[in-house]
Amino acid sequence: MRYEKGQKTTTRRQILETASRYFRREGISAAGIAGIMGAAGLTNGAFYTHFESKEDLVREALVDALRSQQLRLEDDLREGLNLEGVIRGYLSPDHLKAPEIGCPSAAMLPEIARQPEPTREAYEQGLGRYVSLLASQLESTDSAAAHRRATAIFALMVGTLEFARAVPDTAQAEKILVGGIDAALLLANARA
Amino acid sequence: MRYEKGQKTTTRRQILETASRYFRREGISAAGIAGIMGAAGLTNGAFYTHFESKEDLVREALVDALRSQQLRLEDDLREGLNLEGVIRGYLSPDHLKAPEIGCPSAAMLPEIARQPEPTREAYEQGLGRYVSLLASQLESTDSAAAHRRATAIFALMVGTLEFARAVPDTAQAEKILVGGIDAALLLANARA
DNA sequence: TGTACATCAGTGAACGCGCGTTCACTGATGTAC
DNA sequence: TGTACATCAGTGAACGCGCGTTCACTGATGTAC
Repeated sequence: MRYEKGQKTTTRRQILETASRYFRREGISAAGIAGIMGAAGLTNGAFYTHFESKEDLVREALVDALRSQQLRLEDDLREGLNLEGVIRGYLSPDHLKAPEIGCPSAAMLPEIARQPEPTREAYEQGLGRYVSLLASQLESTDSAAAHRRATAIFALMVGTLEFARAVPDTAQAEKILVGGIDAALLLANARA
Repeated sequence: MRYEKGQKTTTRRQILETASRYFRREGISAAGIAGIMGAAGLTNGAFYTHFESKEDLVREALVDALRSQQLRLEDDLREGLNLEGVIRGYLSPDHLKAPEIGCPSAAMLPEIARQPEPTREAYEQGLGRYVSLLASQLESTDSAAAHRRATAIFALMVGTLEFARAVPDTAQAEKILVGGIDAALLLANARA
């Protein structure tokens, strides 16, 4: 059959969003093409009309997830959320429970470090943009110092969420989140 | 052949140490039994005289890596290293470059969160012991508060190392490490 | 002391399975005349 | 306006390969007599 104009673009988006969720939920190397395509409502053969390889998909899906995260943060800030609110949202039980639609860094960071260079470059850019946006929320005259501080705050947020997700005891996980919030706020409010 | 007494224990240790390095370097799901056994100087069939399953190996290798990390920290502290020294060592270029012999959390955390409950329980215990040891280095009258603070400091260290490993630009990685050190020290010295 | 046998850590081929990838084919719609 | 053909997103079987796991077998050494 010949499909409506724009069909291919729509399908590509569908695959990308499904893949992006799968990679965060199962891990990059554990998530398979056939599983992703099936969940996207297609058969595995169709994959290669949209992407060159799994590596290609991984990079694109990561870029997509990073962009979504960026856009969500921009929206939140536009609606008046301050840095404390961002931190509390990130280190919330809701985010803990939903890795597949959450922060790509918290779900995949060590695996990203093992990806080929183009993927890591895409990650570096996405991370830089996100951290810059966080830095803009810090009170600081020195923008380089603010960027450095924002990087550390985000690292604390990511590490804290990873800890909380790894421990099986939910009460323990909750404590970890709360301690992370306190420390992140301390870093956000301390003078550089 | 019948082997010398203690041979089986020695071999088991050899497999465990090889596996522990492989899981940190390749990731848990990407590292295979045959590869690990080959690197340990054995054939794949021998695996099941030592472990019940890959899941079993993962848990044991993780416990082993966590214990090594704990012992190394205890040694460092015994030799007079203070918390600042621990932080600087953790966020050093040497540690950045050698994930296979480095911190298991920084190499595997999101994957640990996806492991079966017994593995995650073992992780929770190892993490708790390590954080307690870090907490003992904080000046604080309230030990619960010190534990909370130490958890946050360690989360910051882990997240920072993961970021630095993921970005392909080494100058950028270096900056991330330095920023992480500053922030970790700030958290270590701030009053709870 | 010498010999026959039991032990059991390790071998290596094979199992079924799912991986990433390829490819001949399908068939509804757009286009040409 | 009606018909023949070109297009191309998607199908689904098949490729070689490596996965985790199983198992009949090996053979050097310890033990029994």
